[in-house]
Amino acid sequence: MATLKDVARLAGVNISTVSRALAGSPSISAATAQRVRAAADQLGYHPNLSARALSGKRTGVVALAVQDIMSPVWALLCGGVCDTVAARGGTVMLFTAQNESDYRERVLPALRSCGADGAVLALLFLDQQLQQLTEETGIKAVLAECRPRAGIPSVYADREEASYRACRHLIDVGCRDIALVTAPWFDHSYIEGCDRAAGGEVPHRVYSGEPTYQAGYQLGLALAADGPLPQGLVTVCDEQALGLQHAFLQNGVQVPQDCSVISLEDSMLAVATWPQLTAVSKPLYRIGARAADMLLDMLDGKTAASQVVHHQLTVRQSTSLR
Amino acid sequence: MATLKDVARLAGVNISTVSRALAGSPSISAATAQRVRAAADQLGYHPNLSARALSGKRTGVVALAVQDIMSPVWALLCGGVCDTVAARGGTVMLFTAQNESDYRERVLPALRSCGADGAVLALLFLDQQLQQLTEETGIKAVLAECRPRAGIPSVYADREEASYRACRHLIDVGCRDIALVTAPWFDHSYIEGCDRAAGGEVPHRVYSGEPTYQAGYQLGLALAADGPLPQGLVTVCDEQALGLQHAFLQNGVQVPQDCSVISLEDSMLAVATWPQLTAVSKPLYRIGARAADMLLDMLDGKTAASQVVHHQLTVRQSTSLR
DNA sequence: CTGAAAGCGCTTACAG
DNA sequence: CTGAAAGCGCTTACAG
Repeated sequence: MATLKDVARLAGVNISTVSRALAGSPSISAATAQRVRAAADQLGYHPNLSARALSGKRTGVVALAVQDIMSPVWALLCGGVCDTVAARGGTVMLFTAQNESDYRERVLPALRSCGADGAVLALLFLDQQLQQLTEETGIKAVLAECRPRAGIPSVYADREEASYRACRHLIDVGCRDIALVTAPWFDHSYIEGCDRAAGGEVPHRVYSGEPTYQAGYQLGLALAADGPLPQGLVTVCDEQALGLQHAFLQNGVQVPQDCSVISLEDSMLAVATWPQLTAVSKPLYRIGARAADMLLDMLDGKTAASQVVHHQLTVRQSTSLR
Repeated sequence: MATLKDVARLAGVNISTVSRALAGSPSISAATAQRVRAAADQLGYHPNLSARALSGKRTGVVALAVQDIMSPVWALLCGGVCDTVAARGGTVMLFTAQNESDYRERVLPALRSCGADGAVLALLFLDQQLQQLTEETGIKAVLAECRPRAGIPSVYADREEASYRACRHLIDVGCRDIALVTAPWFDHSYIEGCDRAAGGEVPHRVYSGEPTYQAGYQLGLALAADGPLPQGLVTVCDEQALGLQHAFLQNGVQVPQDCSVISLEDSMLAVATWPQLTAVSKPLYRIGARAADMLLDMLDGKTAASQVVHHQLTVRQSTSLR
């Protein structure tokens, strides 16, 4: 591991000159800058990040805290953050926090002492503790996939819009009778979006259902047997939609001819089922990417404001014009 | 951010005493150790990892390099690493490298200068470059999910065994005629495992198929139409199995009555399809966890040897006794 | 334009 | 058992 000292010796200058030359300081003559760079290349010099952090400079390290990388949802967000940070020359330090106390006792201390320049937080359970992070430690942070809080800017998608767009799509393809599968104890925004899309003109109802395959399957059986079958169905997740589809398939209800189905998720399940699911989805990768960009911009001294990211509609085979 | 100096002042001792007391050095009197800890608690002291790294001590940071966190497969492995490292008091620094040049130019330099104690590498494309990492930089590393190379120990699952166990399961439930869907340009181990399980007694054949839904679907259509339908089918991934199932479902072939299907993956697709897929899967989470444990053990000075992790069979509804 | 020196926060021989 | 000092590798006022 070559250090500044090694480069300095080889280039025949002082280490401070090397430091300046490599940092691109204008106060270094072209000739020495050239010589220093050559020496650095020859030795394969790379700055020691710990030393740089210690002397108060940026390290290029961005801390990323998520609840669970194993979930495809969060994994996508992480991907967006990683790619963006990498593209801008940095690296990501990953923290997972399951809950508030885990965060407070393990992650927060690490966050402040790890030498990161800033943090992207994708932790839905955080609230009060956010103050601590930014106020006590002065770490710059942005939130991802949750509304701005505690004065920290965030990048997120709006749930009401998701439901609105899905219902709108069903109405656009001719459904005159739609249903939303959700649970009242979930975010109420889903129901609001549905109401807004229906606009008092299209009959719509809400079925209670957990976000599981089982719940979708049971509802599908019940609808196939006793009806009334809506012309269009919105599910809050792909599993529900799959359950519905399978129940329908087994009972002679055709998707999308008899009933169009649209999901508010868009995981790998959506394309691996038959018919493939039309879906309205949060652009999680983009949310991660934008959050990272916002953080890096803040670190560059730019001011940042929260951003609402829009959902995208992907039309596949489970919905069609009737 | 309280530092050692702050704690020292509050406790009325020298910073070296604080450092020793907090490190649990036996050469510190119980009384001062007690006083120092109290002061540290009161100030909410947490050591600065950069400073610690700079003075040559362990930082508790483990570098993890993967090809793609967005894939559920790698995400599971990352989860195993993160949870294990966290449980042992450390944190993970995440790097993603798409390919060899990306690794060499961006990741390797970062790996050596980021202050990590060691690295878990889950990069299938690595080979020659491994020498560099360990020899030039002296970083301790373990490989995950690939065979040991360049003298670096690894934790991995054996593909031949996966195929063997899947075929064995089919034979055990009474299939007297099995087929494997794979491609000759994939790892040949799959075919070898099948051969070994069949043992010259059970007729078996190999169908060429990309690891996609489409490939499975097309094969399913062909088998349903023209046969001969094997009694048991092994697919190298869930997508293939899903495609097969759908083609069968549409053409009156019943799974598992007419044909048992087993997959060599076990993603979320396996449980979200109908019938749910029986699968032989790599314990990726465990591979990550074991790799992390192995690395941390090596850092503790223990010697480590490569480990082969065994696949697990999860019997669901797509196979049954005939 | 360049160098000598101090400082970031920690650890650890070296004295006492 | 405890302190004063040097050192890890970098950055940046301060001189010249």
